[in-house]
Amino acid sequence: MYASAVDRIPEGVIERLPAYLNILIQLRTDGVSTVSSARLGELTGVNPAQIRRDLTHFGSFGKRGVGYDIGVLVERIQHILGSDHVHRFALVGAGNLGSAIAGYGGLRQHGLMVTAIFDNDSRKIGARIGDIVVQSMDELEATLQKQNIRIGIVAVPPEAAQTVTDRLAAAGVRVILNYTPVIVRVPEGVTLHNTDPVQELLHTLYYLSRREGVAHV
Amino acid sequence: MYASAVDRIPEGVIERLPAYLNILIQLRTDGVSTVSSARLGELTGVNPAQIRRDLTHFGSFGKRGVGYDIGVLVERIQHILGSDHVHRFALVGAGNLGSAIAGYGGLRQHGLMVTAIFDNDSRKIGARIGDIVVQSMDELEATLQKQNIRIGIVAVPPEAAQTVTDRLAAAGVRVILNYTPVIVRVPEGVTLHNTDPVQELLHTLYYLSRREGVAHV
DNA sequence: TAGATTGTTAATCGATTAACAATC
DNA sequence: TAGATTGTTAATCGATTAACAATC
Repeated sequence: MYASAVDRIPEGVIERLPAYLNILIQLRTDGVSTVSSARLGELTGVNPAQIRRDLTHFGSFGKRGVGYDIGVLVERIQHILGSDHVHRFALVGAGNLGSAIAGYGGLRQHGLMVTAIFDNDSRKIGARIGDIVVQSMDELEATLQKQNIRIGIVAVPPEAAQTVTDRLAAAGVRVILNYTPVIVRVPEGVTLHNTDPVQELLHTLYYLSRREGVAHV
Repeated sequence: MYASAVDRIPEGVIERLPAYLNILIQLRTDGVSTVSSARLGELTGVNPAQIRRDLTHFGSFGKRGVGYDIGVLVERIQHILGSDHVHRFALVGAGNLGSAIAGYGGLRQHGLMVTAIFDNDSRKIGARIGDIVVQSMDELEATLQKQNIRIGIVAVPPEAAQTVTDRLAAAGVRVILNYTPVIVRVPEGVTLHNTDPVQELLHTLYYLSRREGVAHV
């Protein structure tokens, strides 16, 4: 089979690709040029057979007896994920969480750029976070359209989550990352990803009481 | 079978419990007293059969023909997760991300309390985040021991991640949440949970190019 | 060639879902 | 009693892993 004969790729595969990419980029920085699935498995904690199987969903990128050329594999994964070109995204909520996201180092490397930040707190509007000036919520639709933004991050207080989500979706955003604990609804055709830090914390508590050894979660 | 005949609980189950809890608490706040697996499934996006099956791992908490008493179920899940009592935790890194975590509203409700914050930036040491005074890294071991802290959150720059992790583990921390993109190693008996915001962003990019409809991730 | 490691098939494992008898 | 919904078993589905022939 040859590349991009993409059938139905399991969620799990897509979730692991960024982990591979992360390690591969590190290796490349260290000057390593080739890696075997065994070694990559060691570094990511993923079974080598699974790594090979994951990759075959998209083609065959390795050399038998040799391994994978890191440069090639990085490019391929970036292409699969779409991180081989720039993505602008909008951040709603300029609080601590929003600032943390906007200031995150690793973004650039993956072509991810916050190019618009919105807040409804007049003390924040006009301030800068990095290079970006915080705009009023009133400008959300216009700015998103002008910049043709497809990705939105919701980092607002819970009570505003659904409203903000609705506005982002209506303004043409296709992927929404929800950093609030609220279960928000999105229209058909919009991909929603929820990250609730508290829920993550909670679930790890379980391993505190029952100490069934190491659980790398 | 009766409660806590706990065999081997699948990861997935433990990950879904906080989601159930979240909704159940909301329902309770709204004054609802009973919920069926069907309704809970609607609200969480989880298959009702799965909810019932998940719960039977821990006992049988419902009434046939009626559903689940929300108060009872909340208590049971809190007990399973261990969020029925207070957990102190330590936060290393008092930047934006750290501040966001420490300031998170929903924590209290689940008995989660940041009681120690550390940073090595002298401009931050002595400052307050909420009620907590930021301490020097030098005090980490002593404070952790004094407070008997079991959970640590790593929200420092990548280059410090492994060192901080090592120190937390050595100081008796049993659960470590790593908010850096670095793959850190933990000793036997320590549970590690990684959350890399950038990796999450990356994996959602995939759904931007291929628009295979709605993927609630 | 001998050794290594992929790509891929087949076997295993586990998790999800459907179905339904038990029972409130 | 009739209706609803659980708890649980059995069927399905999919993902993980092992194994190995292909081949660098």
